[in-house]
Amino acid sequence: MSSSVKGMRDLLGDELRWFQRIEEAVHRVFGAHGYREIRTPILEYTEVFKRSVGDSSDIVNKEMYEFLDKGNRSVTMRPENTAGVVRAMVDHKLLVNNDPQLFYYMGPMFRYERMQAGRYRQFWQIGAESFGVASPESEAESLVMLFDFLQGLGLKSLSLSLNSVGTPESRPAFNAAFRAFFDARANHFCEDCHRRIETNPMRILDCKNPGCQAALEGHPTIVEFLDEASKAHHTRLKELLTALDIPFTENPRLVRGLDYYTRTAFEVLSSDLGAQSALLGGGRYDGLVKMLGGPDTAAFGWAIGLDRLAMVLKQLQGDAPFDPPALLIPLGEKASAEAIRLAREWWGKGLSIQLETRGCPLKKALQSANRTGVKLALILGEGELEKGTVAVKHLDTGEQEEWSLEETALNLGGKGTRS
RNA sequence: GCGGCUGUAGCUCAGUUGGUUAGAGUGCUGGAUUGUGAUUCCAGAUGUCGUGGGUUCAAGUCCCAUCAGCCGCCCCA
Repeated sequence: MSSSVKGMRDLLGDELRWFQRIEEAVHRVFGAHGYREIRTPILEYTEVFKRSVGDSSDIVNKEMYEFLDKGNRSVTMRPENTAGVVRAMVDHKLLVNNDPQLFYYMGPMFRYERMQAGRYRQFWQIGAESFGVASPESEAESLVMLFDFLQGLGLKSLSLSLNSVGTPESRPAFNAAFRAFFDARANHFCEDCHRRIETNPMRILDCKNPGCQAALEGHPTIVEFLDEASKAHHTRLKELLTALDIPFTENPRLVRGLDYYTRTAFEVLSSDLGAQSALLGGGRYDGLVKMLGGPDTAAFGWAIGLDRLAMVLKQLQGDAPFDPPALLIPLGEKASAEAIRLAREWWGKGLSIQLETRGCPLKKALQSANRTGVKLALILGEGELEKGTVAVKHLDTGEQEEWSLEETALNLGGKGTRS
């Protein structure tokens, strides 16, 4: 019966309330860390993604919303936002003098995929990217921000899965060793892995096939073939995380699906997401800026699935807290004129007031109020008008009392509400 | 891209081996005298049976196609 485009949904009600709550925390926490927001276009030239995400990745191969515009240029609705942010850094020449540049973003991404629990064709991501700093300290800082953000939302037991995927320089050594390991037991690996050994051997490590996982027992790890600098980097990051009380587990088989990562790679999974267990992922991508035409710049970043985060929070905490405005119900012509004036005065003081403007009988007004979740009805009739009061009905308990106008402003004051 | 399940009132669903006018609960609308909801009582309305074909005297029920949703694979957020 749905008539929205497949995989794209309307956000409203409780789900939207969780989104808003998360977004508010993003601005507050990330802003406090000195990250600034960036909003890049939803549409980029297809080339931007092909060059950054990688031609061999599934995203580019089969998941992009890609089409020709009227000028016959190939454009793509962003499947992720790191590429767009890097493109913006390059365009605005923000990286020319090597100052650190810290940015965060939030917004819809698009991937043409088969739908499933926690997976949509239009989904939202929150991400943070830091440019111009190569140190493990910058990664620790970014991860602290991430964990403070998530813990602030009430997620306590998170497991960070950590690995180093090395550098383009260190990878040949690993690939050679891994190839020898693979060839010695090649018949135990699946068809896909035989393809991967030619295109991207690392990706065999996270093949989901149980047979392949078993065959990987005792495999050479990327970490043991790291160059000295990368090895020191990896060790230092682990020391920092330990000192900062950020729990992590080393996962030598963790490899990310995007081609641009170097050195640090990580993921956080959640058991509350069904098969779509990845809540967030990220890592270092020191080569990407140069690849997109900018100066050789170190970079580190990650992205969280907002839809999935909201889903986890709902599972853990139920409905998002909601404080609906009080409903002001005037009775009669005289009262309804006064109600608008009075509400305006209260709005000016920052109160949250919804006006019943239908001029309907009180019974009907209360029925609607009850249905729409109003908690407090302020009834303004002839009698109240003369006395300068309102009849205040608490819809959850049924109790009713009478407040002066001053009392009302005082009692409702400062309560921030949103739908 | 591949596989499994599902689609009947706003919502949750029932509907026999095909058989006459398609049902329940909830919700909705109106009423139980004036300015009091949610609870109670009375009355009422509700449907392209996802869509399009086919088989049949007869299809919500069987067949095919298609669309959508859920779940899984791949991959990811």
